Amino acid sequence: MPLQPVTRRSVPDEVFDQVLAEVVDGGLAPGEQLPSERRLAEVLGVSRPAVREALQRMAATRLVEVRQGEATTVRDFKRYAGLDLLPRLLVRAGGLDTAVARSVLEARLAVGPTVAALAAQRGGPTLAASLTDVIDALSATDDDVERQVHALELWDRVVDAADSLVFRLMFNSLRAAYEPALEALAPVMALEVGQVEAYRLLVSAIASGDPEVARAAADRVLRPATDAILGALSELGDPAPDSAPATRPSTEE
Amino acid sequence: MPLQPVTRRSVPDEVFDQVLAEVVDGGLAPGEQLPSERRLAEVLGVSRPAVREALQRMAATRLVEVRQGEATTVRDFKRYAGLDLLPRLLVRAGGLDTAVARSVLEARLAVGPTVAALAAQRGGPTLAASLTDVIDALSATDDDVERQVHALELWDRVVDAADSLVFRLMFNSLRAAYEPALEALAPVMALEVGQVEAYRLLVSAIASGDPEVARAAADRVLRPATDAILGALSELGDPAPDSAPATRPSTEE
DNA sequence: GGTCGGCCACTGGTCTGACCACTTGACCTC
DNA sequence: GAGGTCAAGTGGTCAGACCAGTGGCCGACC
Repeated sequence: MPLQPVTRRSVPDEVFDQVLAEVVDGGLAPGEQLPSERRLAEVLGVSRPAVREALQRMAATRLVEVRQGEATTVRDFKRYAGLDLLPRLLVRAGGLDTAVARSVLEARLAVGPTVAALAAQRGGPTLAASLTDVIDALSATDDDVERQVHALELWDRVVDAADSLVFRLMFNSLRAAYEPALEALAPVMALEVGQVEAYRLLVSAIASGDPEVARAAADRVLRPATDAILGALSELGDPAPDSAPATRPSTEE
Repeated sequence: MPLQPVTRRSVPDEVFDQVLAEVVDGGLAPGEQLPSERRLAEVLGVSRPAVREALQRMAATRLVEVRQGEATTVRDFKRYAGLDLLPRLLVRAGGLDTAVARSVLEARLAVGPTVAALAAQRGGPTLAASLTDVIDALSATDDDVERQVHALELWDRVVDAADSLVFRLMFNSLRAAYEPALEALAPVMALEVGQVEAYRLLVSAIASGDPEVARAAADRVLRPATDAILGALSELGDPAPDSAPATRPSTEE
């Protein structure tokens, strides 16, 4: 058995994860009150500052509301949480949440082409060479994990060229959700990262400066794998994804 | 002078904001080391736990990297920060950052129609009535702030109907950036939230169930104001937004 | 002379216990 | 019954201590 680096999780991290799991998995419904900091500290066997740090992080993520003199209450995370929560929601209770994964793919397919279009519009003269370098590295390997890393790097540079902070931050959030699962996803993503030619077309489309051509090229890169995985997901326990009734988050406060 | 509710900012909040400002406004470059917690506490005149709480929040936002035994170092927020940082970047140094505002508009215009298309595809039978209620409320007022609130509520329900968690979280993040400035934006957004007819068309397009019709209708709602504001922004001190060279974030680590 | 080892100073990590500030609700007075 | 008062419980903050890693200095050994 190969030696593994020991993972040291800090006490506040541990507390944060536990409370988060309670909130996200429904053990604590929106509007419910958390135990007091002192009580939580006692129950979890840690000091109050540790609990406090975790709760403050929960509050910063808008998952709970804490007011001095009152009990801390749970908020509706579906209504208030930001995109930074995505990594925590994608892998819930050990496994991948298929509904969330579907959603990530949809978002990727919607946003990617737009970013490519913006990059085509705004990319400087050195962009093409920069992107080509990455493609060359991508085509030089047969390993699907490495290919994913290069594909990510390609998108990273495209997002930079798009020069739009919101898309940059979206990309960062999505990457933060994606990277931890990179190895596990190698088989499913192999289809996409293997299409070296599609990537080359995307790069030349962006270099051409025509936004619509770039948009179409990006779509051609992303769509095959997206459709394939969405198809596989909808067979797998997601019986009728296209008619799922939307449940409104409760209108707390 | 009307009485205002007193705002109580907690000490860690204050510390967080100060350190954040240093990082975001470039006072502390990526890779640089922060003073030690003890030193910061001394300089700022607060206790170490307060500093600690702020730094932990910085770490949770991936703005700094803290390792036991070593100094805390600044990370490149453009490369690592998630969409939750948007509100802090939109209003920097007191004023609205026009480049960021432009970016928000672009993202809105790109994502909104897609969300509308998904909503058309997946909305249940009760969706149309729910949306019409909001439109009725929207058309019943002349106040631009109220109209914005109703327009937000409309999009909120559309996003729900789209039934895609990533878009939901994106919307939450964007709303968190948008809501604080709602009153200040009333004049510029008046153009958009005044188009009651365009909203009604959007609702019936979504109700029709045809994704592409809904996409087009959403575009018609969002585009006029987007173009108008982008035009105004590009005149205002943003000389050549379409040829701005993208600066790559440093490739730390 | 070079290298290994331990020591030491510094970092963040955690805890304890105390006190302050605020909210609530019960109780008591008028 | 309406009003004020007060006690209990909550989060907010602090001081000080000790634990646990990291890195560099420096002496002892080869």
